[in-house]
Amino acid sequence: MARAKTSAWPPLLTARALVIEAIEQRLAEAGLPELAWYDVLWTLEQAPSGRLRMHELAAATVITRSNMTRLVDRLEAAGLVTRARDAEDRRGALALLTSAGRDMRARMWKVYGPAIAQLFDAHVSEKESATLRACLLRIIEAARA
Amino acid sequence: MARAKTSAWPPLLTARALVIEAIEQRLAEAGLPELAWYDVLWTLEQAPSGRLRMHELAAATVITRSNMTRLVDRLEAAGLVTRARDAEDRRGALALLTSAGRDMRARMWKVYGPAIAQLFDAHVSEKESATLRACLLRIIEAARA
DNA sequence: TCGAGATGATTGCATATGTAATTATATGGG
DNA sequence: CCCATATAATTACATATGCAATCATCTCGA
Repeated sequence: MARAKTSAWPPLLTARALVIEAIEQRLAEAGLPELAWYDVLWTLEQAPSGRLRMHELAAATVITRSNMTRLVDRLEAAGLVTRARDAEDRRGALALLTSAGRDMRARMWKVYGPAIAQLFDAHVSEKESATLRACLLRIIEAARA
Repeated sequence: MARAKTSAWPPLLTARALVIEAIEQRLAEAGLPELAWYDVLWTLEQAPSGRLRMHELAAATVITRSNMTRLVDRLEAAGLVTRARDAEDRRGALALLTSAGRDMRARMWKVYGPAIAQLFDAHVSEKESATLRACLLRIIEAARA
């Protein structure tokens, strides 16, 4: 669909930037880590037994592998994650969530959840929200194919 | 609207990250600058006589002022933009688009435009696109209020 | 009109990122 | 079985970013 002047892409970029900015500010004010940490903690919490290979974690969060290495370094230093060698493939490293990591994710959600509700969802009806999700999931699927 | 499990926010983040990744790759392969440059060039091209104050440019593109200072440094070094003192307010600096800047924006659009069409708009109907835009513009308006 | 405080832009410093090596282990063809 | 090649993760280096000063100019009230 060529749609030069009416694509939703430019406002998507702007909306994301503004909402992220506001969310980061709230997290910082609450003395909590940045959003990227939440992403990793949440992704691990979703995974069976709270563990994932580094490359799976990187793919799931759309962060490059080398950045994930360094992000997990920081999370590990903060005690939120630990690393273990993978017994199956000894090249591989597993990142696994600690209970401090779980706690931190929950604490961050107390700020992040309401922020999403107020900054994003409040301006979208239930029906629109369903449409948005459906479109975005299609785009994700195509991009990953 | 509290919508914990069904918010469009998480897929928005993922979709944006994946699409940006693909776009940056195409720009790099074409030997073109990164997307952030496009944003600045386009914003200036929209502005009356292709010029904006640094803080206006920063606000429009949702980039911090200090980063805009340095981004314009690079654009200036590449000959795509020049700086001028503002006669009205001598604290202020104006960024203004050069004709090389206009050309570059056009060249980048040859890659960027089709990429948006293929990676984003192709997966959204006309009607959905209108809904997306409307929602996102509402979110932007609220965030800027 | 003068000085205190606000505002616009830049800069310094610590930290984070992208990209291209590098290291270690796995895998498949001869 | 062994070597060439692929893959997982990390690291090295250059570059970009966020945040807190800093510098210049403006504005407003005593």
